[in-house]
Amino acid sequence: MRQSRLFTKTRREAPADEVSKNAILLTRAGFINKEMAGVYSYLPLGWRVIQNLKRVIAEEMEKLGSREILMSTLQNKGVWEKTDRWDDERVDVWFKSKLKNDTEIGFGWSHEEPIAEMMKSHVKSYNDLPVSVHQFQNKLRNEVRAKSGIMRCREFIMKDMYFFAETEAENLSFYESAIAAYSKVFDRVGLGNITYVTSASGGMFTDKFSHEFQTLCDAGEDYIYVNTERRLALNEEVWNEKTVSELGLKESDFEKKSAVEVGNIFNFGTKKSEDLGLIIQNQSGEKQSVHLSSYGIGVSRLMGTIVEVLSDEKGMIWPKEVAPFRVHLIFLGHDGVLKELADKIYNAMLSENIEVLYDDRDLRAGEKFADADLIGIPTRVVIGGKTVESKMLEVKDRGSDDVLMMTLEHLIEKLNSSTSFDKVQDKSLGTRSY
RNA sequence: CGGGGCGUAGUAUAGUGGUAGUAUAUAUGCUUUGGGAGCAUAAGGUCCGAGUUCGAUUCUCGGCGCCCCGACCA
Repeated sequence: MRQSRLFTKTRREAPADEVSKNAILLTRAGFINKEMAGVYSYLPLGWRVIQNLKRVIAEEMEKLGSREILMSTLQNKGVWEKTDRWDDERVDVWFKSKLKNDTEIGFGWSHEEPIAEMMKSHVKSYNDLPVSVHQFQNKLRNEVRAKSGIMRCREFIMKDMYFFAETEAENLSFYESAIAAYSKVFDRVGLGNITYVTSASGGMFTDKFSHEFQTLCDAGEDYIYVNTERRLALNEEVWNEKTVSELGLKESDFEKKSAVEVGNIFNFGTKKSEDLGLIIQNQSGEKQSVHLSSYGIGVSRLMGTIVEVLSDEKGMIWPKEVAPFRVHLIFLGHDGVLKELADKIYNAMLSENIEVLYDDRDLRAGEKFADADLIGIPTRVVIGGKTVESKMLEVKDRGSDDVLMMTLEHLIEKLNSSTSFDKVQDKSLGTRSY
């Protein structure tokens, strides 16, 4: 994309109504636009990041055999009454409205009930199971207090996945696979080494339990107890002497740290299916309730978390899998011949399917560099009078001060190989706590 | 939902009971071109409503909106 055709503008100053690092940087760089408190729109650069996050997540979910769907935003009151979750006293984040004929409807803050209800039409027999579906959708929650930029919004983008199984064993086995898949997702988006699978409630031997994926981050709302060495983490809810000793550790082996909940997974057992009447016939012809588990990732919150964790005083530093573009090609000067060369290099990159943002604007070098640092595309390539005679490209990673000189062919080869210039090697997530 | 703070140009800010200023962004021209250049010109603003007052952007009240702390967050 030619930057001259990008309608968004960068800002030199932080918006007065934002305090959080993620909102300040994303707004200054033109990734997002605030519509009202807790409600943001995604502009071209920001939307590309969201799309990349969705792609990474979708790839890992599809490897689990899940199918992508899209449930409706408007929801049926009756479905939620079956599980006693329609009442505002029970669920305080409902947005509700009425049809012209006064029928009450809800705006989806979660989709467990509607999806289980929908599955009743399609799942009748053990032959229809197991099945997993996922979707990317805007969730609407009437939060009393939105805060922290895009970290806690009234409207936000979430991936939610639901797994339906005949047996508990199948359900638990999928739960395990999902943890591995989630870990892969957080590795790929650059948060692997600071994201912990965190025990949240229940235990392996209860019917219902959950885990959170918590990314260590000062801007986080949650506190978790972390044992870095064994990569164990416990939520405050399960932080007690009994749990700790079951792990063969002492309370002093853990450190209390603030973290952002980027993912959350639940095993519901058969409770929800019983309430909603999601019943199948098993092999011996008996009727039984379906085992259900659900798996969420806050996609927009994940974007905010990456900004919070990976940035410096100049701007954002995107990991290459989620960056809005892989390369930022910057043309300096106003020389026509040089410009033609830059155009040629731009087209060559396009034909190699390299995602490139081409700064072809007629601006001074300082402003272009400042914008490039702010936007944070992983690799910067400069075409200017200083380098043109050497027939080499000037290449620099956003996270480094080292400038490399290389040919276009060499650059393309580097970009296509898995060994890019990223110096930080993400560590894998540890195994789960218990 | 409790407590606190704040609404002045697209953005960021100053100031005043009596003609609202600066920076930046925008438009035009000239100069400039490897880390947010310079000069000139132009356009652009007091959140809404009521009250006090000869006169309110300023004071009072109400509304709307925004931020922070806490509570809340299946």
